[in-house]
Amino acid sequence: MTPQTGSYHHGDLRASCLRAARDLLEEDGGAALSLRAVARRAGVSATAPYRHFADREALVSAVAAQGYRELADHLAAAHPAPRAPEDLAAVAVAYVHFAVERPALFRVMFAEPCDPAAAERTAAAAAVWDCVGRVVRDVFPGADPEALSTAVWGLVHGLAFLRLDGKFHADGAAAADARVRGAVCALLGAAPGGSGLEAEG
Amino acid sequence: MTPQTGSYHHGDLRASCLRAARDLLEEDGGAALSLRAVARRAGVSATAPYRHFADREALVSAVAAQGYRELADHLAAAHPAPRAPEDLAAVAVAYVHFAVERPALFRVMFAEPCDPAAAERTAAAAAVWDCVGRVVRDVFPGADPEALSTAVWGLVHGLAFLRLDGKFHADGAAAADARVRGAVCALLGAAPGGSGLEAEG
DNA sequence: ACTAGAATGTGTACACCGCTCACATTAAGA
DNA sequence: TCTTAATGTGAGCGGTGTACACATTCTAGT
Repeated sequence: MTPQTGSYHHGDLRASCLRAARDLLEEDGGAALSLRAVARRAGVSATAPYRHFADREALVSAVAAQGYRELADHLAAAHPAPRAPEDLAAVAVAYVHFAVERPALFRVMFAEPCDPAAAERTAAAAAVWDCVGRVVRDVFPGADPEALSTAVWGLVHGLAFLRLDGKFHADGAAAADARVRGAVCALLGAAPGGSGLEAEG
Repeated sequence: MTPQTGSYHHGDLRASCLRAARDLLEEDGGAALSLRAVARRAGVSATAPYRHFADREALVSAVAAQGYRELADHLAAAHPAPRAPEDLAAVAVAYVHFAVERPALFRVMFAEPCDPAAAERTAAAAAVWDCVGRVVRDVFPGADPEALSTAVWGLVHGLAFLRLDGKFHADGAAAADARVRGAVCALLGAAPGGSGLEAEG
């Protein structure tokens, strides 16, 4: 079942295509993610990937699904048992880190709405949602989990996008992290240095 | 200076291209935005647009810049003089509405980081940022404007993306708006029905 | 072991795309 | 009017998605 070099059959072309797609994505950006380039990199004819992916969109969806799973793992690893708002901020920083370290993958993941027909992709995306919901419930047991999860995910996701668009990494990575942490803490009422928000309540 | 039908010179091909691009975007989605399709729709040869746009990227940037300007206007029109957190929530709803009503344009606007070389685009994007900052300063005069603007824009932008990805429009548009309003109010301490957040402080 | 059929990979072909270049047409200014 | 710059045309190159016919190999059932 391992790849066999030199033989007519590849061994595990599907996995090789995904691997090639990931490499292309990080090396040359999202525009370089073509089925032909993937086939070339996998050392196979241009049409061979069609045996494993219905079309380009299916390949992209599979890559995105992989990204969703990795993101969920990444978030779960950020804090073993989040309880305080600071813990949630740590998870938020991890979310943004994920985006910054795999910008092209992150953009692919959110470039288009999840096609309900792509079951693997929608399931993986749902796992991320569950992960966020779990953290929010742990940190704010008394709150409406649905509403607060929406708000928190929205906040974190938006921060990641703004960061990716170069909106606030002027002062280096550490400062950007602090900015994310500060934004989360400010909006969630646990500002470390005081955000001024309290003065308004 | 108005378009002349039948003549060799078009009159105002640049504007026609932008118009055609906008139409294509909303009719057939972002994938349909090709220079050749734009040229066809403008009734002109495939290479004519190159006299007005250096490459496809330049055309896309021009469309995005237009989108940024319209978004800024849209936000400014949402509330004449925002003072209370509820006013800010209204602006947030307007932001999300903009995204939902022009999904393809919105995605084009944020599909890639602003190229600093695209002056028109970066300027238009900065105008949106200024608009958000102004609203935040008006509503929370005592807060650190930079940090809070980041947080608010991130929240609103993330909510728009989640909405675009079909994360919470199950119960219709009105319910989705309420969800946005609720998220903003919850995080900004003006929850209309009580979010449970206060119980945690 | 043999063989039929299912999987999987190859090659060709077509339409579309971005983009370059030489050329045609027109508008504007000296 | 004549020159020149601006603007649009057409052919053409390499790349891309994908359909189709064909080749090769794996797997079962005999």
